[in-house]
Amino acid sequence: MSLLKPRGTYHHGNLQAALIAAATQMVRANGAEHLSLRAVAAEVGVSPSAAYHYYPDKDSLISGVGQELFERLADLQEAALSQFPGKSAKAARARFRALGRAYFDWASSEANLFRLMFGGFCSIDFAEAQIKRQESRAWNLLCSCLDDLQASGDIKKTIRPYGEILSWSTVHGATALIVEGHLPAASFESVLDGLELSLGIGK
Amino acid sequence: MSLLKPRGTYHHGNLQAALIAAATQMVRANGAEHLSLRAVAAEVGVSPSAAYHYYPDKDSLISGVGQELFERLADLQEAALSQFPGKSAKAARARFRALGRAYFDWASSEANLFRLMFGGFCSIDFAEAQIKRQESRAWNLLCSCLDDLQASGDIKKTIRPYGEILSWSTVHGATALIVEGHLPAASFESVLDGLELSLGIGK
DNA sequence: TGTACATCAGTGAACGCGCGTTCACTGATGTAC
DNA sequence: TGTACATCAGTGAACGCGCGTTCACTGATGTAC
Repeated sequence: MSLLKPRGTYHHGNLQAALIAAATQMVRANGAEHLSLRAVAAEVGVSPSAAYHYYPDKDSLISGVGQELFERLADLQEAALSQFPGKSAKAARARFRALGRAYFDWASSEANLFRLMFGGFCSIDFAEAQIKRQESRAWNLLCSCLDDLQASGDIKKTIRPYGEILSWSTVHGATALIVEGHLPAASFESVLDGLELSLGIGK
Repeated sequence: MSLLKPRGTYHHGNLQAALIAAATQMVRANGAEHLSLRAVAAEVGVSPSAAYHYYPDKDSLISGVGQELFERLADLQEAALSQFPGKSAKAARARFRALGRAYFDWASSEANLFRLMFGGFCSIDFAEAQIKRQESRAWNLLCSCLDDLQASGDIKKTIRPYGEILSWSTVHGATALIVEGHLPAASFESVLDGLELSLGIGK
């Protein structure tokens, strides 16, 4: 599936996917605030108006990019989890850490994409839909990770009910602060240490 | 100090401050990504080129806005703290909560300004300068708040070293997620509850 | 006190640009008979 | 199997716009003598 429309053809064949892919690359390089619909169309080799067959306006295109990025991030987290299989307490704890680290690593290496996802560029309706599926993939991964810790008695009981919300907020917060230069990068590991300690994980 | 240049005058008198004030209002209303230098100048009643006497380009103007916002946020937090004076454990704990709530309340009511501060719109140099003064005002407020808790034996000793970084990350993370619609607003109080519980505050 | 002059803080016209979106259109595709 | 035709997926020109920045300039200010 090429991005550029083949020369001399009229129909692209996969224009919607190509638009998203090109837009993603351009956001990755320049930031969402500098994305231009015309430039995306040009990159794909199509006239600007062609995009309007798939998205009513530029903002929807951006939301489309966001939607795909959330899927990709979940893929990444799934992959991170699968590196530490098994029922042992040790494995469960490793998964918890891996989950946080995957989030941070992705954000660090793709700051512009991270900003697009969490920086208010996606329409609020879309974000709210994300919540409602906060039975979403990523959320569920975290839940089951904490369930595993609980199963091996490896997380403080009184705190368990706050587990998801605390972990998510803390990891996201540290990540965002570091990515934007408000905390030094080295502090991320300390945050994970502190988070585990405070949740009573691994002790 | 009026923003609009008085009719029939040539020198504004306080152009720099007026530019920042006008830019802040426009970001507040439309978001930093839609700020226009020309519009700011027009709002102030001055020609676009006048701004270049104070800022080398538009991005520096935006960073200037950010700089002032950080000061304002610290003011706000200071005010929140001062509502619960005293050396009692109860007061210390109230201060801790007030600090988090002030952060969240500000961000909720000023989403666009919050984004400007933490969404990658300020130049990275500026953000790094902020870190180095992470002996900055807001950071120091948090430190002394935790010191007070420690003094009354109201925070788990082993966790104390992570206190600042954990509290900041968690509160910022929850705030950012809620502001962008990725978590329901109601969950902020739960996050504070969970944070206190996990730090061993108030028990 | 008065005056020359350097400096400061603005003006306003212009450059050159790319943008999002609309619109009437046309080439390609596939389906019904 | 062949053909008419509806539908789909593009084109490309145009609209109207506001943008950031530069430049030569001028009005106002204040300081040195």
